[in-house]
This record gives sequence, C-alpha cells and structure tokens, in this order.
Amino acid sequence: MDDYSELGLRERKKAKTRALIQEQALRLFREQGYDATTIEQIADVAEVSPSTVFRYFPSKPDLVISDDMDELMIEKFKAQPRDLNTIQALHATIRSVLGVMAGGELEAQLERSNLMLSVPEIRAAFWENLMETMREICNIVAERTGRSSKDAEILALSGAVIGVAISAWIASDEEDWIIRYLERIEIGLDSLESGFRL
Amino acid sequence: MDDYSELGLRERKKAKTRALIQEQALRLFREQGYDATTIEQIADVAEVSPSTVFRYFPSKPDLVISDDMDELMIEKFKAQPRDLNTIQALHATIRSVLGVMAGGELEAQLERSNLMLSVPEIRAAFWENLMETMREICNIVAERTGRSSKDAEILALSGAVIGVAISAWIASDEEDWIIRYLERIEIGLDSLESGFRL
Amino acid sequence: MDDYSELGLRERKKAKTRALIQEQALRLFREQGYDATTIEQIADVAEVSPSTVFRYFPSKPDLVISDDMDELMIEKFKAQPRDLNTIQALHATIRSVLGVMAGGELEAQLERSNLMLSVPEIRAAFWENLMETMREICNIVAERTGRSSKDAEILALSGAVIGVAISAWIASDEEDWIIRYLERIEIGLDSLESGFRL
Amino acid sequence: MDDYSELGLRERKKAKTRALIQEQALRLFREQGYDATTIEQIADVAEVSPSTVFRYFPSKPDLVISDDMDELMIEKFKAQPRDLNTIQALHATIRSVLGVMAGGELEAQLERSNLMLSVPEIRAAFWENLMETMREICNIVAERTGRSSKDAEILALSGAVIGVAISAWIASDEEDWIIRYLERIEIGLDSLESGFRL
DNA sequence: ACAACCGGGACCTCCCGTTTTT
DNA sequence: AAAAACGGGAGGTCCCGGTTGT
Repeated sequence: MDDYSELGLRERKKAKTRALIQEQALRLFREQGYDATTIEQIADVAEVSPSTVFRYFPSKPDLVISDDMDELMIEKFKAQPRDLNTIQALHATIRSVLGVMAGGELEAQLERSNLMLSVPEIRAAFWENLMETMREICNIVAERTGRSSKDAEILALSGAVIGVAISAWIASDEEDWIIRYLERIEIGLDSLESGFRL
Repeated sequence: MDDYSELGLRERKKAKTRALIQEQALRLFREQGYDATTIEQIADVAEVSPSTVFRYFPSKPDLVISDDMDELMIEKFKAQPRDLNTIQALHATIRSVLGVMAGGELEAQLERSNLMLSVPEIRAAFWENLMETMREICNIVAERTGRSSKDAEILALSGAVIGVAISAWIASDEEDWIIRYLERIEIGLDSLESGFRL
Repeated sequence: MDDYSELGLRERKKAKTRALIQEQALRLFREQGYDATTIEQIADVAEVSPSTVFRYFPSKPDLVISDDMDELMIEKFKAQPRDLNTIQALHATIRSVLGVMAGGELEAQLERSNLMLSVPEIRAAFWENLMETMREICNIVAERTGRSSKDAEILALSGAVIGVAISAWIASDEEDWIIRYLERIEIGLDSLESGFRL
Repeated sequence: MDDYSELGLRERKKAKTRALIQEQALRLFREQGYDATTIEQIADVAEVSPSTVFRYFPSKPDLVISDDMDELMIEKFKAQPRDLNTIQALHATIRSVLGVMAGGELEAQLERSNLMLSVPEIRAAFWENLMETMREICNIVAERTGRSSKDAEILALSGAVIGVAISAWIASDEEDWIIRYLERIEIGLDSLESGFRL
C-alpha cells in the first residue's frame, strides 16, 4: 500500500512521534528507573496522551528498543565466504563491522548496551535480543554448513559464541574496557576453535 | 547436608510452609498462567494468608526464581577432583547432580526454568541468576587452575558453558526434551573441550 | 477569576467531583476521626472508586491539606495594585477573599486547618504548606518591589506574615473565634506596618 | 542542690553523656532514617545501655526535639532588663546566647534543626517546638508589658518573631549561612521594630 | 477520532494484634 | 514471659480497558 521509499506525510509524522516517545521513554528509564517511570510521565514529556503511547507501544516493555548493530553483524556474517570455518568467519565479521563503524559509534552502542544491563527491568529485553541473535547465528551456520539448525553442535556453537560475548562484556569494568572487551572476544573465539585447555 | 531432625519445630515448619507455597504457586502458574494467577489464589490454595506469601517471597517473581538446584550444582562442582580438566569436572558434576535428584524433581526444576523464560517479567531475574552462576563458575575454575578470575580464557569458558546450556535449553521444545536437553549439553561440552569443527 | 460557565463540562465535573470527595472526607474525619476513616469509606460516600480518590488526592493527608484558599489568596495578592505597600495589599487581599467566600466556606476552611493541627500525621504536611506559601509571598513581594527574593527584609516580612497568621490561629479557641481570628490578623498586619511598640 | 555556676564532675559527665547520646542518635537518624533507627542501635553506638538512653530521653522523639538552646534563649530573654523594649530585649538575648556558646556549638544546634526539617517524620515535632517557643515568648512579653498573653499585638509579635526566624532559616542554603542567618534575624527584628517599608 | 477520565484490580508495604513456639 | 510467625487490613502505585466528553 505505502511506498516505503517515499513515505507520506502521515507516515513520517507517525514515525517521528514513535521515535520521540521511545527516545523520551529511554531517557526517563535511564534517569529514574524503569518502574519509577510511569506511562503518564512518558506521555507528558513526549507531549502526547497516555493513550497515544499505548497505541504505539502496546505495553510498557515494548518501549525498550532493539539494536541495529546486531543487524549489521548478521548481515556481515552472512556475507562471509564459505571457505572460512565458522569461527574464522566470526573473526572476519567483527573486524568488518569495526571497520565500518565511526569512532564514537562503537562506544555509543556499547554504552547503550551497558545502560540496558544497568537497568534491571530492561534486561529482559536485552535477553530477548541475545536469544534472537543466537537463533540467527544458528540459522546462518546451519545454512553455511548444510546441516540442520537443530544440530547439537551448531546449537552449542551459537550458544557458546553468545556466552563468550556476554562474559567478555560482564568482565569489562576497567580502563580501556573497549579494547579489552574486543581482546577477550578474540581470545574466546580462538578457544572455541581450538578447544579449552583448562 | 543439614539433618532435618536437628532443626527445631519452628524451622521445620517454616521450611515446609515455604516449600508448600512455592509448590502450589508453580502449579497454579503452570495450570492457568503466571499473570492470571494472583497472590491471593496462591495464598488460598496454600492455606496461608497473602501476607505470609509475601513474607517468604518478597515479590511474585521470587516464587519462580528461588532456587536450590544452582546451589547444589555449585557445591558438587567445587567438590570435583583437581586432576579432571574443567570440562570433565562439569560432566561429572552434572552426572552427580542428576544422581541425587528424585525422579520428578529434575523435571520440576526444568519446568521452573521454562516458566522463567516464558514470563517476560521474570526474565530479568533469570538473567541475574545466570550471571551469578557464570561468576561462580569463573571463580571456581580460577581457583582450580590457579589463574586469575579475570583471565580471558577462563572468562570465555564460563561464558561458553552458560551459553551452551542456554542454547540447549532454548532448542528444547520437542518430545523427550529432557533427554535431548541433557544430550545437547553433553555434546556441547565435548565441543568446548575439543574445539568446534564447523 | 474564571467564570465557571466558561469551563467545559469536563472541568466542571472534575471540580465538582474533587470538591465532593474532599467534603465527604472532611465530614467523615470530623464524625469518626481521621485514622478511623478509610479511603474506601470516603470513596463509597462520594460514590467514586478508591482509584479516583487517589487520583485527586495523592495521599490521605492531602484530603485535608489540599487547599484552594491558598491559591485564591495568592492570586488575589498578585492582582493588587502596585501603589499599595505590601501590608496594605495583604489587607486588601484578605478582604477580597472574604468577599468571594460563601458563608460557611470560611468556617469550613478554618475547620480544615484545625484538623491539620490536631492530627500529628498531617502536621508535617501542614508545615510544608506553610513554607510553600511563605515562599510564594516572598516571590510576589520581591516582584512587586523589584528586589531580590533573597532580600533580608522581604524574607523577614514573608516570615512575619506567616507567623502572625499562625499566632492568631493558635490563640483562637474561644467563642466567636473566626471573628477574633480575623481581628487578630488585622491588628498583626497593622503592627508589622507601623512597627511594634512593646 | 547543685551549684549551677560551678557544675560538679558528676553533672558535667551527665551533660556529656546526654550530648553524646543525642549526637549519635541524630547521626543515625540522618543516615538511615528516624523509623529505621532503634533505641538499641543508638545505645550501642553511644556505648551506653538502652536504659540509659531511656533515662535521658523519655521517648524516641525526645532525642530529636530536646533542645537546650531554646531553654537558654528563654532564660536569657527573661533576664533582660525591663527598660528595653521587646525587640531590643530579643537582640540582647541573641547576643547573650551567642556569647556563651562555644564555637562549634551553634553550628551543631543549627545542624540539628536542619535534620528536623529534612526528616519528614520529625517535622511535626519541630512544629510543636516552635509553637511552644512562641507561647513562651508570648508569656514573657505579656509579663514584661503587663498585658494579657491574649493581647493581639503580643500574639502578633510572638508569631512574627518566630516567622522571621523561620524565613531566615529557610533561606539559608548558601555559603556562610550561619552568619547570613544571624544577619537576617537582626535585620528582621529591626524591621519588626520600625515597621516594614515595602 | 481523539483524548481524558474513571473503575477495577493486582502488587506490595506496613502495622498491629493474636497465636504459637521456645 | 519473650520471641517469632501469622492474619488481617489499610495505604498507596500502577496498568489496562471501557466509557464519556470534545
């Protein structure tokens, strides 16, 4: 019905309103906590009525956004040549993604993730995100290797990759954490390839 | 560990009440859904007052989260002989825990986990739980190997183990899922030991 | 200031509901005591839901504290001509407010104040109220005189006015207390203008 | 029995203990709230027995309210020569009280007042205190002037003095607030004497 | 249509009086 | 008798869905 490449005025306005509401909601969540923020407050600062908030976001958790970095990762991962094994493809993906990201952008993305983790109530959404990413990895690897996406080894690999990322993340509270974070991921992926010797 | 007969009447009664409440709560959650179940209903079937429910479980999610299996796992893991490598120790731990659990108990525990994942409100707490377990694994492995708990490989291993468990879990929606779940974990752990060949 | 007929149906209804709730609440407080009266009772006699009571009055004490007389005073005070000095403007304000108040209304307001002082739980809020009023006076006077609201004399005046009102109030336990109360305020304000000769 | 001009060892020790208990109590109230602090905790940190706390301060609120500065003020005020007018007598009283107070003592007292205002639960007591002081001022002035303590002008003066003190207090959030506070009181009292010119 | 308003209900906390255990 | 656990109930917050006014 609508031509996406040229959205009408109404659609653009709706998108803008939606973005505004979400933006303000996240700000409030960050500033005063998820539970402490009421739909009404969000409606107030976004200058719409609570009903409108409810119309755009059927429930409160829906106000928490998903990540566009993940999409980029997925895309790059899909594009890796088939002669690399999975771990090597992941390595290449990370390098590739880092390559296209502006200096502060990575930091901003990570900062945002940090926010999600620091606000307990939003972690559920973060979890959702992770699981989705895991499934995606699973599917891509299945497709690359010609196996089923229910193959135990593929499942294990997908989970392990996510787990490595999480643990690297969780541990990163020191100086130079971005670099250390990336380092830890590299080391972790290598270990997944060669097997742990512990 | 503790001999129940050594505990006073009060303690025994408390433990019994607590177990009863959780048991009934989980039953109701299973039968009619988490959201559709009110604290009052739980109190009714457990034949206590709502206040008492709240006394034992500060919030509704706590009725699902409260967990003694994790503690058992940790304990058994700590007790593994040092000549096993980490993965082997984990294998042994799982077998050991499965050994001491009554028939339906494992199923009940896993059902609890299932409930956690299906109710968004509880996922945050589930996440918390996982992260805590990961840190524990990290510390134990660090202690076993004499390395720092910030060691990149140890972090990666801890994360990967958790990740494997999650992915095995997520994929388990078919018949015989308990068995398949355990199988997947075994295979996943083996892959972590030998390295992925994908 | 606003003509009721100019307000929409909605606004009129809201004002009416609000007034009704407070009125019934105060009646119940008077008849059976503050603590002995529950929000539910108030909601019942006012024929609204408890939620609605809380919508209009965020907490139980607010049923007593909430005050449109203060607002009216402030408004009238602001509207006084600039060629009057502050004390004269206050005099005029009082006369003006008394003019627009229905016969029993003043009495009701004062009874409200009485209730405030007799219920310990509410005194803290009463204090808050007073301080707020003092600040308002301070700001208005500052604006009238073109001085800073931190000006020592203005601060002193604001405090003294409140103090005079309080002392007049506290002393009023005899017959005809309303008249005596107003008399005392008049005399007090005069003394503030001319200086005390004691 | 006791010679006030030369307090014996026992009396000095008692005063010290009393001050210590109050000091610790106020610290705990500030740190963890009034209700959350038990008499026992206070006794512990003050290194006395709960009974001792109870002996010095008959009830919990008394730990906050008890105020020797007020008593001192009252006493000094009573002692002022009759040929001074009331305002002059108050000025003299303040100077006299400041004279006998040790350097940090004033600050401590004001700190206490601050606590009272910052902990909602205690504000009721603060109010009580103020009203009592007001009545005392009223009585003393009545006695000095030979008028009734219900005399409107005397009431007004008492209230105004308290009001001036409050407003000076409330405004004091900047640097050098103690000095500014005293300054504001001086200016306020002068205005009460000469009449406001605003 | 669009927002505001309202009712209802769940969650949760706190307090106090009663019962039970020690 | 002292302490702990329990029941009951009120206060207070929020969400969501249905109704009413604009």
